[in-house]
Amino acid sequence: MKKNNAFLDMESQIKKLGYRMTKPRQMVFKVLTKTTEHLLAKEIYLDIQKKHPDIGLTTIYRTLEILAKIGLINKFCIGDGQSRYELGWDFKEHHHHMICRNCGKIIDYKDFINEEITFFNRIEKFLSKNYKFAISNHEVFFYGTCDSCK
Amino acid sequence: MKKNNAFLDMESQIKKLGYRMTKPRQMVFKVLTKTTEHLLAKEIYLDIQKKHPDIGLTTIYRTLEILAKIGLINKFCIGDGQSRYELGWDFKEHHHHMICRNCGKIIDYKDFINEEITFFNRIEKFLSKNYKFAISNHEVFFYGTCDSCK
DNA sequence: CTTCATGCAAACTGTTTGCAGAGAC
DNA sequence: GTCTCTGCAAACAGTTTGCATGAAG
Repeated sequence: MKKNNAFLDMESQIKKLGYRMTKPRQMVFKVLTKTTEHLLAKEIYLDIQKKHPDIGLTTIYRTLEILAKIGLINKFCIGDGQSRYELGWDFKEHHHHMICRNCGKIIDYKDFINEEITFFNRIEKFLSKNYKFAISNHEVFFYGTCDSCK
Repeated sequence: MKKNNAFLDMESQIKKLGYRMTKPRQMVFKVLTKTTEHLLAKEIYLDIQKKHPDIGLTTIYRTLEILAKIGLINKFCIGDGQSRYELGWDFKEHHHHMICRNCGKIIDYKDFINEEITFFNRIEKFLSKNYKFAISNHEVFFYGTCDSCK
């Protein structure tokens, strides 16, 4: 997690790919650097609204799409029809998610990650070859019931 | 995979929980037993329409929700805002998914499953205890580019 | 000064809900 | 006969698009 130069990385990444650096893009990225949550587009929008009421929800969506395409952020879904966003893999330690089927709470965990990486590297190599599939990343979800919902 | 008695299982499962056995419910389940694909609600609807034009899309959604709650089918999403459905774990061998980020193609794989189960059982035990989380199942997704999209 | 990014309103899409009639048990 | 299930139409929510204006480089 190289948080110090996250913004520099972001700016150079954005410009390198021909995109322009604008306030909405800075803000969306900034919101995601300041939380460990997995935010909805609307939540990011509402947060930004507080200080920048001039930035619209449409722009948030367009920005999230670009940032996700570049890989600066991760987009994922837990099955409720909404997309959630978190900081990209380059800025956050490798981790996975536990999801409560009842309240939708998401818990990050990083336990066993080293073992997991070793194991998945082996699988990836095999799958890539056997299914002629170029694997870029993987995700693990555990589903169940969280403590307060039991 | 006990396909022979899948329908018996389904019927008893449904009735045991106080639901009624109806044609739409039979049909939805049947469509999913007859494919290895991961169908959208609309695809299931269109398939059923061919022989039963009287069954509506709303009913498909309501049926899918019930069957998923009971565990007769699995619901999952790959990030395009739509839900996909496949036969439940009891009727299908344990497997996971590779998803092409370009065309959305989904490939099932069952390789390394035994090793994986051993590994994940250990993780589950640890996570359950440490995060006070009752884990019911897990999912693994590999993302990348499929052969024909390369 | 050119080109890309933005905001607004309107469109779109998958899914859900209200309600009266039909069907399961 | 009771109570659940269904189909239809309408509502809903998240997301996307068209277009004229504004800002980045």
